Amino acid sequence: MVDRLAEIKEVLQRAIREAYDHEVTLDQLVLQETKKEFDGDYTLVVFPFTRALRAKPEVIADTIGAKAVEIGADHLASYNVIKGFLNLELKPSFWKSQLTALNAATKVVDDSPKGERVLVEFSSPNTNKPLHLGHIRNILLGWSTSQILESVGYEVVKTQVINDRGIAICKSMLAWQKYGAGATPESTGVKGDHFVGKYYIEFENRFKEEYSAWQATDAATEVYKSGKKEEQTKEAFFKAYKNTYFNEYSDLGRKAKDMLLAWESGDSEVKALWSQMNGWVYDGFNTTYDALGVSFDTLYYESDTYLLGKDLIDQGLADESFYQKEDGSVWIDLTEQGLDHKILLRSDGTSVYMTQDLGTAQKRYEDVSAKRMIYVVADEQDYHFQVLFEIMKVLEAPYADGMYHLSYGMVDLPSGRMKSREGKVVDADDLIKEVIDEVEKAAKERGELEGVTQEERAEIYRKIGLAALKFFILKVNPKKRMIFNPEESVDMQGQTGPYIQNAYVRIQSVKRRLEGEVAADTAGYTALDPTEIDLIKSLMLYAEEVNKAAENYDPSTIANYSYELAKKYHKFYHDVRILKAESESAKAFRLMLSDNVAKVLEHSMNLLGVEMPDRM
RNA sequence: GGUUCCGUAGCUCAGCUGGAUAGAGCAACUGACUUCUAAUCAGUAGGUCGCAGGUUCGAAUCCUGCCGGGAUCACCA
Repeated sequence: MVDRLAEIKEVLQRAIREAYDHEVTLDQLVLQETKKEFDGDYTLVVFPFTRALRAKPEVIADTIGAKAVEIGADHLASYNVIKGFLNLELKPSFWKSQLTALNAATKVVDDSPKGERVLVEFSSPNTNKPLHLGHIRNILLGWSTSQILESVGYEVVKTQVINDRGIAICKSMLAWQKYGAGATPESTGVKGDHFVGKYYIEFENRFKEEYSAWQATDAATEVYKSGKKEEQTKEAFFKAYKNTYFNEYSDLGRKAKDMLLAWESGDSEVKALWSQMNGWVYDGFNTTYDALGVSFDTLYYESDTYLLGKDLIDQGLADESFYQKEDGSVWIDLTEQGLDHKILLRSDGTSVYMTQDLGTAQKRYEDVSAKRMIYVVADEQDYHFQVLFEIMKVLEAPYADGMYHLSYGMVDLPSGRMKSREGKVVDADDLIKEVIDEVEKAAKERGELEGVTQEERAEIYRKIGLAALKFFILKVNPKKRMIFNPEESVDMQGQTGPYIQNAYVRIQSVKRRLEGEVAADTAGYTALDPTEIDLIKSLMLYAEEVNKAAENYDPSTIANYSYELAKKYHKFYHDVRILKAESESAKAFRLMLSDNVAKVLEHSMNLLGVEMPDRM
């Protein structure tokens, strides 16, 4: 990565050498943008050098400043010192050379292949219900992180583990079998994942009825009397007892469990039903993924992976990384790592979640030979991944050090936590439709977009709506729990996706109106506007910003950068004329500047999965 | 209770590998469209950066303790 300020830093380095006979590395020279209440472009903080140079900060700053302006006269215009801060003002030639260099580059970010493969896992839904807002945050983070990594030269493999087996899908299957009367997504016109989700809810409701009825029986009263803790009300007792009831008394529970057992033993009828219902769900999921503009390179199904990992258990037992209890269960002692003892295999020899994840990691490594694996999973699983990664280190897996849990906070509604049981869930499909509808409504009120076909309009609304939604979610640092206000998510003013698109659209509009030849040369233009310098400063930062986002797996860095750049462009657009510039060279310069802003805006928004419209 | 994440303006968030008088947006109020798209721009108002110590020339940022909130600590996934 090129340090765009290297030239200036070298001048400062030389200045210190010549004035004080002292060597500093370029890294030691901290140049920051000068705060706007002071004069200058960049500021060198000289406090760190007071000890080595044995002088007061003001004196050092003054000495370095004078020397630097002398040495770097071609770019440095002047300097001023306030306390220990050396403010440097640069000449127009510097800014113009920077812009020219950026303009000449074929890529806004160096994406030359690193020769390293990274696997990113995200989404990974259960197949018993449709995707919701929580999945959206997951998907957008995973997709954006993948784009970012790709943009700096990694070969990214996007994947998900589809949790297609287990008791949950069996509940849907059973309910459909009992109450579905042969209905299908086609016959009802209901999207497949919603269709199957409906039967999951049907099951839960029927089970609730059954449970309530049972609570009135003598048998239930007996259970309550013998099992209750002191002072526990009947209501509280039965609330806590629900799982035990499901497992030990419930007729529906037994049938669902029987179905799971039948599935596990390979019963062909059950398997056929299972394939059919999951097929409906996948159709539904794919529609949602398409709507969000995301896709995957490979897929893993839990039904294929849930038995994996046992050979790793054997390996761990053989080299005594793990130990076996008398009952046959297998454990690992991670107390040395500050964690706990963790079970890896049940006493009956069956897998737990961890077993599966160990095996899946190994399989993926064999499949795609990625030494870095990123798991985009909510922060409720922090501990699980901490343990998983430690186990991999104990087993000395070659990819152990490259495993990373991109942990993100849950999404809350203004009314509190989303609760699927209470129906307080924001459905993904509904949300996507809503933001696009909202955009359409707003656009009609504004009455823009004349001379654009219906299809083109729909496409523009779609791009804007998704921009609003995606930006709203991605601008927040992943680690933070976020509050999702549906009303604010469709805002199109201020710090929003559409605001950024609007800056881009303005540039496209200017270009459309451009007539005749543009001067090839910008040499005659030297009285740069402050807004122009501001824009160039931002453009110079972009490549570094993307690399930072890639290192931290943090799309919010990009979102915030894009907003800043768009904001500066809007200001520039307001303050100066482009097509009616004061001179031909000024016009050429502004067009070049606009072009490069557009390039970076498009690139950066693309990293967030946001498409740019040409008009709006 | 142990571990861990979070706490910045009324609200939503930046800033956190230490630097100057802590920034945006929304909401409120005021102003700017015969001028390249006003989904814009400019202005007013809004803060004990959870609290208390410590390190430092300098702390929202690093360390410790406390307070508040979330998550997690299953032979569940």
